[in-house]
Amino acid sequence: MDLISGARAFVAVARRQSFSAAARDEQTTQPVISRRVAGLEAQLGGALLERNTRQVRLTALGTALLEHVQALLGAERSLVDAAASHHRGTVRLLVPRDLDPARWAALRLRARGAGTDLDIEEAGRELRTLRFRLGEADAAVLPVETARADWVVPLGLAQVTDRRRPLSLGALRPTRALGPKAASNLLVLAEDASGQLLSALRESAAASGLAAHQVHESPSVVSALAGALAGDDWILCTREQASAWRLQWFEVPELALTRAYRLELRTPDGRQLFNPALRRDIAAALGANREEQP
Amino acid sequence: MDLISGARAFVAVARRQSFSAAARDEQTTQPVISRRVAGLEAQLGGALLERNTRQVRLTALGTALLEHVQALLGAERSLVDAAASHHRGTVRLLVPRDLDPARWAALRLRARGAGTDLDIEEAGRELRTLRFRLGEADAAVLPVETARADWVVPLGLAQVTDRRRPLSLGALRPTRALGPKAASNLLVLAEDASGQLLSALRESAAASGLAAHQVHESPSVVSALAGALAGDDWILCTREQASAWRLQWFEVPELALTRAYRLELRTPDGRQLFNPALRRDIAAALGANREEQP
DNA sequence: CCCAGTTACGGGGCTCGTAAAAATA
DNA sequence: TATTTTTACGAGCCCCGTAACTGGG
Repeated sequence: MDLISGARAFVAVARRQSFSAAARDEQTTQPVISRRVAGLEAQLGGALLERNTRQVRLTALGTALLEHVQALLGAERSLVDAAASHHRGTVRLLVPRDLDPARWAALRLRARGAGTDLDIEEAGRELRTLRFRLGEADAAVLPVETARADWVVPLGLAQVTDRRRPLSLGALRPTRALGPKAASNLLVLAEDASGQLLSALRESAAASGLAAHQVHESPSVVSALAGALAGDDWILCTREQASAWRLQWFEVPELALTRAYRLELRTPDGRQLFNPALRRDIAAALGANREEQP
Repeated sequence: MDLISGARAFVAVARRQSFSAAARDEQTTQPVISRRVAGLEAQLGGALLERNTRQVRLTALGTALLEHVQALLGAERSLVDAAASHHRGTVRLLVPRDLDPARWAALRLRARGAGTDLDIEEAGRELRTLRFRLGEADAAVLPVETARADWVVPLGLAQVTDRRRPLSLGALRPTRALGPKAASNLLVLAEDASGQLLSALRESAAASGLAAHQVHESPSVVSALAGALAGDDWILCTREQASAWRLQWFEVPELALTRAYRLELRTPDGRQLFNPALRRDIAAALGANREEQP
């Protein structure tokens, strides 16, 4: 019995809660699904599904193993995808979310001009690191400590405001007149919400007299923008992001926070593809002024 | 053609650089290996191996895909292992390295007394997190921020010394009499070598007048102990580790560094296994004084 | 010419789809 | 009883091992 066929059948049945529906999904007949699942169960030494004629449910073993089986199918998909992309000469690059798509499109165009199909995919910080490690991409722009960075992007605070003077953290202090409801929050985007940055930020905030709850992670750009467009909250972001979102951006010297990125490559032969011109495009997309000198 | 059979054959040939040797390893005949590799190559759309009658070498595609194929086999192994351990009622726990093995043995014994076979495996900080996420263990003692921690272990500095007075960082300042060669180094073990801790430590060290190069990561406990036993270097470690290694341990108030751990569980039904008694054993193994109150 | 990998070939096992049986609400 | 899964069964395919073939050093 083919383990992978069994795995596909099992996952399909678990998803649809039905052998018949799974058979339709898998383009085969229902007895085949039944036998494949039975074969997988035999190999794993126990029932994965509890079948009544009315409903199908996962057993304890099935619950425990479902994600392992999905991981196996993920590894298979990853292998086949890698082979296909190698065949097409495609290089898969993982980049941060919430940056200017046009910049990434420009990067893709320049790579195509150099004869390479660069497949750019946006992903969150954690997922980018994980997926690159799992081999689902050939290259990734990953957060690193400043010393190892290829690009360093300064962060500031952005809001819709008519303020002209420089901004300092103290200006976000809650005032009695406004009341606790109207306190300005300092919103950290998912891309920056690492423990290290958050703790550093909370420390600076506390030193400037801000309350602990004023600094918090924003679940999405949309929710963050809601507060910033209303003139209530301040978003921690780059100058380019603020500009794209039509916000005023202020450097805050007390913060001195940055995003530090490095281009990580799976194989060393990607070095020739990512030449200085492409790296400048990446810098532009990230909002970095210049490339770091290693 | 079975993808996994092909994968096993390919990896075996790549390892042994020979179809015949791979056939012996895989307990089958050489033509079978040949066909399985050919089948995998057909599925992936290109040659993985370059065969001369004298030598076998990886092609570019083979090089690019080898680790993906190994990942696939790893996922299969992981699935089968998880099924087997579930069947035996085994719970697999990943714990930090370089702690007292006897403490972990005591934990294992207590779990066995409660009717559970607890399979304890030591692994480095990064690998522990990665392997737990990949589902290669049911539970893991992972580093987290202090606020979420189940256990917090204070760190101090240890060395062979006859010093009786309290230690301060300034005592490690290089003196002209000793010369640059004889400067005391502050060694950080792999378990603590996170960017966050290292940067905090370097900052404290600089504030006490230490040179930047005096703080560095130690590749292994053995190499760290060589310096500490000679009375030259100071190891950053817990009181229990210092005691096991026959070193004198000093709390350094200027540092206030800790290891903060949390027991992460794959399935919520592990909560009843890891009762307060087992958690106390884990605390003892980690060198924590007491369990944190969440 | 030798050695290692590939191809040929007959046998057997395994999986397939159709159809009938079984099981449960 | 009705619906869904399992089992039965013949057909065909695919994989296996043995043995002959091929090709490079």
